[in-house]
Amino acid sequence: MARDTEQSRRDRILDAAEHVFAESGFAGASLRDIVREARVNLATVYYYFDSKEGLMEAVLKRRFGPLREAQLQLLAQFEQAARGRALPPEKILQAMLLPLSRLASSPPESRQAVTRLMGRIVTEPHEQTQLCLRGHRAEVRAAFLKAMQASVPAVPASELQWRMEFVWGALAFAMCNPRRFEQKNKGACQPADTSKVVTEMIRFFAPGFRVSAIQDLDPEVGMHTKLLKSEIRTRIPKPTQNSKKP
Amino acid sequence: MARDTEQSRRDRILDAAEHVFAESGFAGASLRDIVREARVNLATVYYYFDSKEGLMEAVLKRRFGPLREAQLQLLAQFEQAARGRALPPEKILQAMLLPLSRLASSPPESRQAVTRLMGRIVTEPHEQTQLCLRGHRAEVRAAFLKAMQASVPAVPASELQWRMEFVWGALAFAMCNPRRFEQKNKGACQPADTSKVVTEMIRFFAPGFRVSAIQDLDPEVGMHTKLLKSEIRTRIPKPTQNSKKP
DNA sequence: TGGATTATCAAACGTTCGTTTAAAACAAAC
DNA sequence: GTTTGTTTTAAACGAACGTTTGATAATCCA
Repeated sequence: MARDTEQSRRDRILDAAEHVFAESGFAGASLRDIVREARVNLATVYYYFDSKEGLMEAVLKRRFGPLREAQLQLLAQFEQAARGRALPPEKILQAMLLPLSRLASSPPESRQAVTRLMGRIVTEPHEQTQLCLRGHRAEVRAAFLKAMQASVPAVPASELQWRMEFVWGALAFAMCNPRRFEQKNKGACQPADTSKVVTEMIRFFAPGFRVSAIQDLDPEVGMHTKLLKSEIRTRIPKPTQNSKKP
Repeated sequence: MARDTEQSRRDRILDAAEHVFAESGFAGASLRDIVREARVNLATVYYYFDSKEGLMEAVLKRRFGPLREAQLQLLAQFEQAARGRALPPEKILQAMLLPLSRLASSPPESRQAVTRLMGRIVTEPHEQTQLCLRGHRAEVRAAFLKAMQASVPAVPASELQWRMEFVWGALAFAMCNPRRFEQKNKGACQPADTSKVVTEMIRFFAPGFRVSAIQDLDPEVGMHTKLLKSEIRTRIPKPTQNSKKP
């Protein structure tokens, strides 16, 4: 057993990998950058994680495992408190977003790495990483979709699934750029500030979940009929294909 | 002048690069993969684009340039038709999303590459690529924020900017996964189907833009006061740090 | 204490990467 | 047909990558 006075080497590697993966993505990150930041030898990564992909999976598991449990637990807690009545969309979104926002404000210095990792990972090109992430999210997605179906039974499930994907995508995008999330709770990063972000996100997204997918829009803003006529004739020009070299 | 019976080598490179970059991101894409798909010599890339980064910039310019102009033109067209009255959020979103959806449905076989490129690029770790994208989007962002401010003057601009970022992020995420966008307009990919996707997106997002950022929520679903009390005590456990190797 | 197990290390392996070079093929002008 | 400039090519360069190896140090159990 290695007994450093500080955290174990394995955890140092995970912290550094989380940071570098969040900053550069899977392909852009190099193990040599990671081990330099973790102050360990290059081979140590292979001793603990077998490969670069194994390291990424461990990084994801460390964050998405607890996150998943917190989300499911919070949702179950809300449903239990509702005593059989369906939860409003706001409450469902709250169960989804609050654990995320907590995760983003827990450790003082690695906070930025966690949020950026979340944002980066959802559009990560590397396939095995993508599969790993989907595995972690599948259970959560199913549970929240089911809750949302009970909450807004008038909207078909396929449409609700899309809308929840929108929320997830919007959140990931916002988290990806550190400045976006930081400047909201500028100054002290109190739990109150964090929950304020969540409050505003919920306020923005929740009304959309209530609108029926079938009913027609107000004619003033409706498009499905008017739009396809002559109203808009703005065509995107074909990409210019100049074959000249300056 | 090279006179192939087909498109020029420069355009073949751009098409292939768009595809490979969309599939693997900047760091994950290799020029050798690109030139193999484009059926040109490796050095041809450097003859036309100087470097890998130059190639990526050309790829972005070819798509985001026309997209930007279409969005701005459509917005201006709507504003002109409104004769001084502020546009409703639905109309503004429509001006933003319709050119995107057209771009996603124009070329029959490269459609998937375009949509995936859009989704991948917004969270691309490579910094120069990120800067290039931001440069293309800045003008559009400003114009649409201004329009949205006029549309919903009760909501502060900073909040509106956030909400528009949410829309952008949600869209990018949806476009990134090919199945997500394809299965909506399954079967024939008619313009009608595409505009249906846009209609549903607008219906989902528009109501959120109207809600004031200041007023309190319905107490049943409000959290800012109740939430921080004892209602939720679900804490995310610290990441498990087992230092054991199997 | 001594052998066995676990953990760490420096060094190297083979491959692939972005990039460069210098010459050949091509087109057009004189 | 020679010249001039543009386009295309094969081959190589050095660097960086993920991964492996084999030896060394540290720890544990008898």
